[in-house]
Amino acid sequence: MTAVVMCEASTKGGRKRVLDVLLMRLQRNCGNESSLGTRGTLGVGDVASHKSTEGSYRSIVSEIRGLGGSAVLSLTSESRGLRTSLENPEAECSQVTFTKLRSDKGVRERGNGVNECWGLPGLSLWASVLSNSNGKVLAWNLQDCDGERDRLLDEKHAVDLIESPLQAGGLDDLASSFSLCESCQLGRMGPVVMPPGKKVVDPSSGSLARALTPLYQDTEADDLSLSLSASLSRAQDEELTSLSWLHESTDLLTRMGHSGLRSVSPVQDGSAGNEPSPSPSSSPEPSFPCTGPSRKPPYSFSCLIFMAIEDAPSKRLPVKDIYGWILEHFPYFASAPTGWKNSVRHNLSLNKCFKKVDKDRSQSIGKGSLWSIDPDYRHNLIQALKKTPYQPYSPRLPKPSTSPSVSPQQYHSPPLWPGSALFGKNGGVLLQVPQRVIQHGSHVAAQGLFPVIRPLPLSPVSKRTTAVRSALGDFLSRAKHSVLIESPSNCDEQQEDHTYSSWQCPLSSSPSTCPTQDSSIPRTLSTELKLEQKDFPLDRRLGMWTKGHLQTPRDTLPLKKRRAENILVKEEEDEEEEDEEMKEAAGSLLHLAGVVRSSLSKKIIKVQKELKEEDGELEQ
DNA sequence: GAATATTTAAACAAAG
DNA sequence: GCTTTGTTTAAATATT
Repeated sequence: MTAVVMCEASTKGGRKRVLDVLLMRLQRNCGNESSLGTRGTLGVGDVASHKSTEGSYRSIVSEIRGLGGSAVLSLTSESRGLRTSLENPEAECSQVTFTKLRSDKGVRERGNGVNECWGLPGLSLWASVLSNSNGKVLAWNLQDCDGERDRLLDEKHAVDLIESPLQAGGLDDLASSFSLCESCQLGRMGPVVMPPGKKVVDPSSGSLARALTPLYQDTEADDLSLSLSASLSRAQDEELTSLSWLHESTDLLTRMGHSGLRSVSPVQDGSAGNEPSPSPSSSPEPSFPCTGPSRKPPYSFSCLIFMAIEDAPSKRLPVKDIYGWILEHFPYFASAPTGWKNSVRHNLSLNKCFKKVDKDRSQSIGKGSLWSIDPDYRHNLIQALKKTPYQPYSPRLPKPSTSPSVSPQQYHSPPLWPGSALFGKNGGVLLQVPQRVIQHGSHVAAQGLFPVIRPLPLSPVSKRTTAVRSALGDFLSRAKHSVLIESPSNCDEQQEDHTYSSWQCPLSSSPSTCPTQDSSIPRTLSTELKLEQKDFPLDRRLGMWTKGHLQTPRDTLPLKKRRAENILVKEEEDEEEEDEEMKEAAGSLLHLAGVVRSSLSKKIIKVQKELKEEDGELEQ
């Protein structure tokens, strides 16, 4: 598979550097055998230069086509001629149909005035970087090219990047962000149809390559896809493209109500040896080679401790090793004031989620005790990890704008802390938690553990409605998927394989070879993060279970609190009832989807048959 | 604005 | 005596 990354920067040098870093990162992540089909990177300046040298937009388009069949053209107000060409199919660009991806707003407008972006249909990911002549990233943007899902049009982040030298974090953040998109896309990307002669990289060999929608599509499949898409309404199509989570959603539905967590720790199941990526401890490189050392991880100490302990084979660690784990995975703390260790200890002591384990006399761990996760609270920690990470107080960062046009959710730090193992290597897994697929519907499919990838706020949709939409949407996606790969049966098997591995590496035949699984993050944890579905009220988040809180008997609480808790209990009961209703509704929908699918499949087969007949006639 | 969550700092005691 | 670990309290800040 060849992935095409479109990357456009305001300056030629900056763009090249961005691409270099992306390439380097991809190759590092995917191994030497993989390749990145990074192609046409024509930005504003390039368009202008091409125009002057070649005298024709057609040559530009041809070149783009030759490079990889994809392109993003950014237009400024000075590019009217090109825009006219793009808008007019009969004009010079008629050999390639461009579509308007979006009109740019936000950071890009303040950069170089680019206000429109055009690209070939199918382009799924587009990154733009504005950098100044000194190589500093001024602003950046990463988005799906359907024009509706900005990922990181985030002013706060842009400001952060302004403060980061290009090679000291800014670019790495950008590169990491592709992992973010990977996670967003994993669930809705089908197998790739490549044209003959194009280099194919083993899907399992490249996390980024696997994540990015390829731009080479077999013509026939493409046509079929288009014909299918054309038969659906825009809204349906939206669902189609974003709702391939049904295999997860249904899985989730079946799992709803399961209180127990399944443990498939690589250590325990013996699959760790298959991990392609070296463990952080054995790697000469830090787990987060791209960590911006000056930026603080968005995790609370509780989460950090939790991850550290979960990462231990014995699921218990002395404080010293917890320090070590955090240091190893979050180099920020190496240069941070030592107070963080105090905070760690403070958390261990105060947070009821953690408990001391009696020291085994045979073990010589030095001073102190071993710390483990209290099984009773493990679920809560998982939930806490899945919830919006607490944004640490950081007086150095400017406060978010109060502009009403920007959702507070957009101001969160990058998910999984760019450069973190969770983000950089395992982000595609952890971020994939389809927790709110059911709850909020398709648009939240991209939403996972961390909030930055949450789409823009949506109008509230009931759980039941969204469950229905989710189920139906995925059915449609599967239908399209089936067409694209022309092997519906296999597709079904894949989609209906609700195992962990199928979630983790939808395109990988072997979960053990999935490069996105970071060996430093316990598979147990990442799995359970996905399996855990029941959404807990915010007040049941991690902090609620600090020892002080829980040690307070309910009947000794003030009347107000007791009432609040009673309400909480009632709400939980209501939620359980609603869950049951959701299951029923989803079940009905699945049945309906099956019926519709059957009908659609027949139609598809018919279309295919007609096409073959036409081909036969043409040959004759 | 209140309640809550989290961080940070500090003091202190105990253990190694 | 020093360092590390563990507990506790309090204040500050962010989030809900």
